[in-house]
Amino acid sequence: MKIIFYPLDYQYKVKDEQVLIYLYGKTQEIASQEQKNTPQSQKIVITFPYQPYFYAKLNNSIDKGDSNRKNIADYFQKINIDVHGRPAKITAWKEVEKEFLGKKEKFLQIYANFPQAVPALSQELESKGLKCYEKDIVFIQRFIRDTGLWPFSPLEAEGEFISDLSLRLPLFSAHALRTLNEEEKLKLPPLPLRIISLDIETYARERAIDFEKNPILMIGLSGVDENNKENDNNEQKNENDGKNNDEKDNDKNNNNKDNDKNNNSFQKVITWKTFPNNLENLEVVENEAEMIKRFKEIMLSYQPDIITGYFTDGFDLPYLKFRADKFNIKLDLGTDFSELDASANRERKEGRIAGLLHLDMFKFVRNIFGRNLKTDGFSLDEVSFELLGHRKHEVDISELYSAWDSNSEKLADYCRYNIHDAYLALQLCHKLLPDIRELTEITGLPAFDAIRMSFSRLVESYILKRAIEYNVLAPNRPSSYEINSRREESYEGGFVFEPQPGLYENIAVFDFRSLYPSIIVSHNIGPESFRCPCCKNIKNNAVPERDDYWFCQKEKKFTPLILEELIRKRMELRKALKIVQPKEKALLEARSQALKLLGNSFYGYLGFSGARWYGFECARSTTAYARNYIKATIQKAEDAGFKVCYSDTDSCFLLLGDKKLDEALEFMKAVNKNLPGMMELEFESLYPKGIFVALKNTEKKQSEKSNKREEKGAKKKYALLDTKGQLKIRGFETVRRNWSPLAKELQEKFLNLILNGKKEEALEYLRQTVSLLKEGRMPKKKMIIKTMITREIDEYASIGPQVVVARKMLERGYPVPPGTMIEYIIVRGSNLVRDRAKLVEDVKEGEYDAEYYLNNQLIPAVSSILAVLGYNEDEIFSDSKQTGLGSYFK
DNA sequence: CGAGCCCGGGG
DNA sequence: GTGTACGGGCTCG
Repeated sequence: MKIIFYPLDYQYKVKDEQVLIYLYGKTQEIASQEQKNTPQSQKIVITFPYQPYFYAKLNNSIDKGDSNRKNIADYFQKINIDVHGRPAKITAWKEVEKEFLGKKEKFLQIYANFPQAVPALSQELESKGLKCYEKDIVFIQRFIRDTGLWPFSPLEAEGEFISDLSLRLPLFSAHALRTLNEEEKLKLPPLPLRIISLDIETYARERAIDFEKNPILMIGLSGVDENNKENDNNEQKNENDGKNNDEKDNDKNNNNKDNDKNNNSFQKVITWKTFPNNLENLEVVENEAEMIKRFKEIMLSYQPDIITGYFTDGFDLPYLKFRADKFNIKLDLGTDFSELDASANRERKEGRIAGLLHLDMFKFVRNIFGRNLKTDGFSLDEVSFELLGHRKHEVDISELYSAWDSNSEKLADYCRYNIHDAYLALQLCHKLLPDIRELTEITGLPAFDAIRMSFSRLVESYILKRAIEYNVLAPNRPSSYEINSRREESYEGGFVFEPQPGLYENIAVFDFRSLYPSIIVSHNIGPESFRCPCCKNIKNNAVPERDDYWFCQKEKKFTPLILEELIRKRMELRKALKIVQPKEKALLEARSQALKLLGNSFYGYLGFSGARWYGFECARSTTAYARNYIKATIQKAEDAGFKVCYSDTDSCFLLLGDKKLDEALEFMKAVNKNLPGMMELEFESLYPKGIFVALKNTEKKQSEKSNKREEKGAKKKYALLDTKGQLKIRGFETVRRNWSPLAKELQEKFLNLILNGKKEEALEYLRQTVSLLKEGRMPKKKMIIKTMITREIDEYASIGPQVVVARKMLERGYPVPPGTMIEYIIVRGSNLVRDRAKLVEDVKEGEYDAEYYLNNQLIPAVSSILAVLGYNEDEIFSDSKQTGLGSYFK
């Protein structure tokens, strides 16, 4: 029997001495007559046997003569290592030729009887002097790359349905799998996915998030079935929305309510308290335990393909798991009846449900998509606003507990808020799914892994995937010792033109399109081409400022070559994008985006200390070329009579002065005439006004330091006036939880006033805050600093303020296990901060150290904003730093 | 100044 | 799961 199947999630299991890949996903259409009884587009499981393997270097002593081969055979057959009670054995091996760092060599490909046997076997072989490779490739990832069976991509499976009571879904045992070709794929209708989004609200007095003490109050769920045209219409509307608009929001909620009747799209909030309301989607149950049981029921009956949410990895799922455990409820949502695997205490916070693809949209945005966003923070509110044009509901979440305690009708607002959050996460998932799909296809990773990975690992996955096509063997991951020694080395980063502080007019901004990738490709920079013997004596081939570095000019090498292919593919896409139908456009746009992100990360990967294809000299050469190009460009601009006011790595800010924009564009054309390969200078935009502020000393040091290791350095601090006359402020860090409420409040209000153009009011507010602080009139509640204890108190090597306070708490008999939030206030005195840290209950009103709070809390909270506005923070605060109240504030 | 440690998101 | 993020900022030593 043959079926068409879309894999979504992957797993492997060892059953009866056989390694089976479990592909969880959907059948789409019936491929043959026989299985007419199987419903269309049904969730099923496919199993397929696959054998783990790794490589070993075939050294001379083994390669010589039959006797050695026999010795090796005897040795391999004899190996039997116990791994968690299972004997690890070599089941087969063969000789293969592979390219390793540019050279063809012979290796042994060695098969193991189960995946966890690989590290044990390779360790054994290495102890006998055989160097091993590809011994730590995640087995599922290996399977996907080898077979090309990417998630979301249809495959044809040959086999039969068999009965397996250990699974919640029908099981298809496959003996052959193949990907469909493009022609076959086109014949298939799009895969309809059913997605459910989850959001919980919890009891939290004073911002305390405490899994043990605080119950879950409500669970918001929002589901969508993509096989529903009404929803597609909604989506269209959504894209045209633009800014926040509550009416449209309500529209959509109503539509979804209507959808409820005809299909599987729905919105629901479950809670366990009765209060006055007119909510249609509310379901009230007896208590928290019943609520969790109901959640489980809904999950099992709705049968989603994907579960999503915002920070569900680190909050919602671990919280649910913890509370379920507390009530002895089994959250066995897994397709194989396994329990939800989620914990907030583990090193790696991930929520897994076997066979159900969990996409935490926060992880995807923070790790990957955030590069495309303007926002600094990655809160649901900020991200939804930028991507969907909708904000979270305006509700004071810190008052939820009191509304709960008083059975207030306000709880209805919190229910709406809850469901809206789930809805926003669902829409984010819906909107970003094409991007996720493209990313998984390019990198050959399961979607679960792809969205949770750093850029360097994504690049590495892409290289590993292409390595199969090019018969390239992957270098090993560096040891932690090697990583540390790599981190010791540093090199010069991009060139930064230090701006003259001041206000400028008519700034024409130009930048090199994908500067680093284009340099790598144009100069064939890669570990395989570095200092090739064949190009040693070629003239003018040395790297700028480095006459001992050169790269091969005769042959395109693996890493720069696959980067070039990535870029070319994208260029073709950009061309195609101009002529395709709007329907296809979104997908191609996502593909182009994914290609761009990966391409731009190649440089960072070469300099990444954990990289398999590490290329310190490559990364160093890339920035050296870049500095050379941008400096030459600045020189040319000045020769053409423009003044350059700023430049950073790949950009060049020209002051038009009395010249026309056309003249600047002419300059650009002249530059482009002399650039090699795929390098190109582009016109970015014209800004009528812009403010440049000198970096503070400490910041300058920091950014120089970080530039050495990063691809582009941190996001810049700047202020630009756009055509609508609005000031855009970027690059100041948001306040974190180990800051006092005082600092948080100040930053929030101050920023708000400034952004609304109320500069005088903002400064007045700042003045008043400082006065209150100095006079000791700030309530102590606002001075509390919170820090979490992450280990046993004795284990601290460095005694910070939170450790001192934790010790005091221990003395008083308070339990202080890891995870405890320590709350303290800094009081007056002349010693170290930690000696002045007091337990909140020991502090009298007005006892706090105003100077500490001014210098360490207030000033840092607003200084970057002041700086961007052209105020010198030293000027404003200097007197108050020394004498108390600054003259400015009198 | 280097090393050590915590933060993000979530309520 | 053929595993353990990461870069920035503060504080101590």
